Formats: sequence, C-alpha cells, structure tokens
Amino acid sequence: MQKNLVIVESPAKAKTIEKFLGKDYKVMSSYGHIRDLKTKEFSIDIQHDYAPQYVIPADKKKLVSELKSEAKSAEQVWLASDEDREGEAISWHLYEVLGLKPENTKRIVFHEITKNAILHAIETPRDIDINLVNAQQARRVLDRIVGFELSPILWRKVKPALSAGRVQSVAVRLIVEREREIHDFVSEAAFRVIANFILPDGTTVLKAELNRRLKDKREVEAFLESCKNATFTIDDITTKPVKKSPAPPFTTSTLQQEAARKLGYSVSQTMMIAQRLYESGLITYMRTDSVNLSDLALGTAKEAILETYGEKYYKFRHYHTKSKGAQEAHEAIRPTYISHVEMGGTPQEKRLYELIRKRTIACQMADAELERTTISVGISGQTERFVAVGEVISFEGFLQVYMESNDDDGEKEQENGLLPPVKLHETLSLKDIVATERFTQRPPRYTEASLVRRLEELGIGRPSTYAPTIQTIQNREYVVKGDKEGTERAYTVVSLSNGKIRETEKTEMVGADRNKLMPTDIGTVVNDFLMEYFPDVLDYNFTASVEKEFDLVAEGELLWTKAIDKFYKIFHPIVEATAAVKTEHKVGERELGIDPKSGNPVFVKIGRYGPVVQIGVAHAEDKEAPKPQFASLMKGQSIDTITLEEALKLFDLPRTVGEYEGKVMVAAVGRFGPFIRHDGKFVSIPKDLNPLTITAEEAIDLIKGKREKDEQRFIKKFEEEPEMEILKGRFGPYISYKKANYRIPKTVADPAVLTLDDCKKIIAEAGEKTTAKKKTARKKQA
DNA sequence: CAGTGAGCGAGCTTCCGCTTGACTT
Repeated sequence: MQKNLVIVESPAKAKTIEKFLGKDYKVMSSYGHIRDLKTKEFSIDIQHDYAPQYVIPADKKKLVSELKSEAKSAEQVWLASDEDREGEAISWHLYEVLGLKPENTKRIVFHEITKNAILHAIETPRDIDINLVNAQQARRVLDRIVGFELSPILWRKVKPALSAGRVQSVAVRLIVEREREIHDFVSEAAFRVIANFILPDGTTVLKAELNRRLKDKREVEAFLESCKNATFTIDDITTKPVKKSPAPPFTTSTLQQEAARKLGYSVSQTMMIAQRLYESGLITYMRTDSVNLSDLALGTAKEAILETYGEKYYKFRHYHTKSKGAQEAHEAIRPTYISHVEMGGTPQEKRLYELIRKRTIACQMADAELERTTISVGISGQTERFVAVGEVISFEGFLQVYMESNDDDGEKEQENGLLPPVKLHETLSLKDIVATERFTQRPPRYTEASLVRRLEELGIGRPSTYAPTIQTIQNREYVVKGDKEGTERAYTVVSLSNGKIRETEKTEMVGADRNKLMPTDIGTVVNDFLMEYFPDVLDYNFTASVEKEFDLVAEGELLWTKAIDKFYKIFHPIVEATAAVKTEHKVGERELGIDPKSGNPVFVKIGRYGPVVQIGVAHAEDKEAPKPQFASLMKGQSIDTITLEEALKLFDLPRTVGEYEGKVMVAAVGRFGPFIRHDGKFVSIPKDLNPLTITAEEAIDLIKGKREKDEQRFIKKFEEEPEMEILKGRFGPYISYKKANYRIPKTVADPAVLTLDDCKKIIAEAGEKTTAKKKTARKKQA
C-alpha cells in the first residue's frame, strides 16, 4: 500500500531520493526511455502527418508492467525525469503507457539531489509540457527519417550494412576533411635563431631568441656575418603582471578530453570508469553539459579551500552553461563530497576521481599571479633584437591544485623559466648563435577526445552519445584509430661560434602519429557521395539550424509536424532522385588502366567486403563469357592512390612460396590479414614481412615459431580423451572440450593437477550456464 | 597472450538519445 510513487530516470538517483522522502514515498526508475520507434522498421506514417509508431522494447516490458502495477496502487504518481527535452518526453511516454490519470499525476523537476530541493519540487508541481515533448518527437522523427532513408541508398550504391545519420556522418566528414588538409598541406621553412650570451660575471648564460624568423640560408648567413663584430647590449627590461584563471568544472566532453590528455584514457574508458564512480556514490552524474555547481557544492569547496590553503586562495566563481535555453538539468561532474579524499576502488578509478576532485576545487580558487619579464638585447647597427622571456609565479593560487593540459602535440616551445638578473645597458659577450631550420606544422589529426570537442563546439551530439558515436564510425569502418609512421626530413643548422660560421645537415622524424583517427577508403567514398547529393544534411550548421526550429516547437510557436514537413518536402525528393540514378559504375570507382595480359580494364572500387581490384567486367546475360577477377587491397593501400602496377601484383596471390616437410607453403591474404598455409594449418604473416615477397626460409621460421607457441598453450592433455585439453588463454587457464570452452573455478590453484574426472565435473556444472549464455549471445547478434 | 582464413547474385543491414545490464572461455 503505497501512498506515493516517484519515477526518475536512473536507479542510482532513485536510491538517494528515496532516503530523503521517507516511507510514504516509493521511488522507482524508468531506466531512460521506456518507449521508442520500432528498431527494424521505419515506423513513421508519412501520409498521416508523420505519426510515429511507438513500441515498448522487449527488454523494457517487465519493467513497464512493474511500474504499471505500482502506479495503479499509488494514490499519487510523481513524474520526476530530467527537465530537458528528452526528460519531458520520458514523462509523457510514462503517462501514456502506464495509463495515468490527470487528477493524481504530477510532474516535478529538481536541479540538485538534496533534501531541500526535492521537498521544494514536491511543493511546486506542474503539468507535462507538451510543447517540449513535441520538440523531442520532432528530433526523434527527423533523425529516423535521415538515418533510415540515407542508409539504404548507401547499401545500394556503396556497400551493404553501412549507415548515415545527422551526427555520425558529420563526424566522419570532419575526419575525412582533416586528412585532405594534411595531404594538401605544404610546409614552409624558416630559420629560428637562438643566441647564448655570457653575462659580465663571465659565467651566467642568457638565452634569447631573435624577434623574427629568417627566410632562408642566405639571409641567415648574412645575418650571422653581421653579428661577428657586433656588440650586444641590453636595451630594455620590462616586467608585467599576468593572471591565469582556472578552467570551469567538468562536463562530459571536457572530462573526456582531460582524462585522455592527463591519464591516457579512451573516451569510452573514461565513461565506464565514471559510471562506476557514480554508482558508488562518489561523483555526480557523468553525462552532462552543465558547468553549474550546486550551492552545497560551492559551500563545501569553500570550506575545503579555507581549511587546506587559507582565505587568500579562495575565490567564489559562478560558471554559466553556454548553450542557449540553459538546460541545467544536471550539475557539472564533481565529487559528491568534496571533503572525501581517500576512496577504495581500482587505481584507474582513483586517478579519475582525483582528477575530478582537483578540477572542482581549483575552479573555486584564486587566480594565479605571474610576473612576465622580457629582456631585449640590441645588436649594434641593426634593428633586429634578441628577446628573452621569463615567467615567475608570484602567487600560485589555483595552480597549487590543478592545471588544465592542452592538446598541442607540436614541437614544445621552450619553457619560460626564471631569467638571470641583468642590468639595463649592460654589454654582453656572445657565446654562440644557432639558426635552426623549422617548418610550419600540418594540422593535427583528431583524437577521440578532440573530435568530441569539435562536435560539441558544433552543437552536434549529446553527452550520452559522444562515446557511442565514436564507436559507430569505427564499427562501420569509416574511420580507424591507429598509428602513422613518420617520415624523415632533412633540415639545416647554421651556427656562429668562435667567429666561425658552420653549416650542418641534420634529419628529424616528422608526422608520426599515435592513436589518431584516420579515414578509410569506405569512409572517404561514403563522405564524398553524401557531400555531393546531401550537402545540407552534412553541413556543419545543419544540427544548429534544425535545433532552432525545435526551439520554436518547444515554445509552442510552431507545430512539430510542420517543422518536419518543411524538411521532408525538400529532403525526400533528393532521396528519390538519387536512388533512381542508375549507375553502371559504383560510387568511388576508379579505372587504373588495361591489364596487359588479358587486355581487360582494371578497376578499383568498394566491393561487398571492402576495397577490391577488379579485372574485366561482368556479363550477366552471357554465361560463357569469362568472369571478372577480384583481389582485395592490402592494409595500407588505398583506392585513391594505388597504381596499376601495384594492383596487378595483388593477383600474384595466393602464391606458392616453397616446400617444407614435403608439403607446399602458400602465401595469401585472408579476412585477418596475410597468412601462410601449410599442411592445413595457418600462420599469420607479421607486419614487417610481405606475402608477395616472403621467402621459403622466412615462412619456415614462422611455422616453427607458431608450433612452439602452440606447445606452450597446452597445460595438460589426456591420452584417454584426446578432445579434452587444458589450455592457457587470455583470461587465464581454461578447459577445451569438443570445441566448447569452459572456465576453471577460482578455487583451483594449479590447473595442471586436474584429472580427467575433475574436468568432466567442471564441464557438467558449467553445462547449464553455458547453454543459457549461448542463447542470449545469439539474441544479441540478431 | 587465442581463435579465425571468402567472396563480389537473394537473405540482413540503418538513425539519435535516455538509461543500465550481465560478463567476459
């Protein structure tokens, strides 16, 4: 017999709120949305004003029936989902699905999870805001139309199972365009000139840089020549105070960026760890775009700062969320209790918690004060000067606790440290001058985190979707996260020392990248295709402009169906027209030339299974005609750059490498990369070897190596039961029996002592579990 | 730190945003 039922979005929230409200209230969670469009069908009735067909997903049925029965027996139902568009829609769906009545249903919102805030919310209920709900429906329907009309075009024109959408397609575009910028980038060289002077004391060195870079070697030589007999005098010393302010508290996107820079976590790793911290009650909600801090948090941060650092270090700061229509449904990401320093958990969790705690405290601390000193060294007879800049921290302020990192992975500018004491008009003696050829930097490739930052700047995607979007564009093989080897570049160093000018050639590695996002052939082809036919959807401002429409809907000034209709009337005809274009050649196809052996044309294109070379064309009607030949491109090759010669070489595979133990060895490229087949067994060919050039000796070494490794995998075999094996795997020892694998219980200290009967027992015990698991695994795949 | 190892004619595939789950053999 419950008097009141409160429904919130997340179970962790439900737990805390229940404590505040006492025994007259039962608090349950909807676990996000409880109803959505069907997953496999279009589910929008275009003819009838875009009516959406909503269903309750299978995994929500049980929850919904529980909510329904609780709602029935409650005197009053309180819908307490978040205050934003999605939250309002969740409340509305609950209202509809649970069959709630207006007289005993109330909609409440609160901005922080404290007793006072919740009690206040209960005292000031309102009704469901149907305009806000309609803005959400418009957003949902638009995304479905875009996704489900564009994707099938890609299946027909490019490759099956591809996808396109308002968010993911722009993410891919950013990466494709950045790669083109990098490709087209021409670096410019200039000489950076650094002098080392000796102060009058005869020992102290002052390092200073010329106030401009010199164009070329001739200019450098002329300049150095002119310095040979010049005098160097300190002609100016200025000192001015500089202030630095702390960064605002974490949102999802800034947390992802800082955790990547400072801790090296991937975007999804950060979210998983943050989720655990949230569930343990250590931090506030981790999916938020708000930089707002509750009064309680501001108060405890103040206390912590006063106690640890003193009054001088404290400064009250209030941060405002930039996005218009400020949906301060959540707070910034912060520790639940700022006084809480030590915590249990894994080292990863500890490090992320510490990062969040420090950032939160720092944002309420005083500015750091620095003194920047600039020393100018004049050169007799010249207008150029050498300049030395040094910074001294006069008051640490927030830097005591936390300093935000930046992305630059370019060349490190010299640290501005402390400068030696000097006097104005002092004459310095020259130790040496070194002019080093430096090049302008190409634009950087995106990391996961910097892509998230860019998407957020464009207003595309939400905190809950950044990580999944990055996953999707990689799953579709539009983008790969990987390393790029650098290239060697020569540069010149010209120096003046002991009155002599010397020139040396040096080399450096440039352009190497680790863990960066790069487009694949598929990503590039799909992007170019979409850019050609659907530039409006791919426009960086598309989301912003439809959001403006949704805002009008939310304010009740525009019918949501009108907003959708306006878009659909323009969009759908293009879809129809594009689908109707019969192309003989696939999108992105390129002719390389003629195969000298057969005289047939050679193409590269995106095939059913990825990039492929094709010789000859198919003749569907003529069964006698020779079929075209196919060969997949190898890793590192691209349909944009592959030459006819390279393409024809691919047809040399599979290739017989030689014989070993009386059996042939064949090199080929399979689904998982290049391999050697020998005696019915497969061995992968490592990166540094090529299946086109691998020798018999190298292949035999690989086979031997593989055999050795296989031996080490076995912990135990049983003669009486050859199908039973104990093996070493990635997750520890396991039993393999009749092609199925079984985990060894943790109670077994040494798996090598297990007998055949022990193994059979383990299998029998695990038997029921595994069959159940397999069923769910299959469901997931379907 | 394992396992896998083709094809280019069906079938099925797909969106974005809200939320955790049951578990790695």
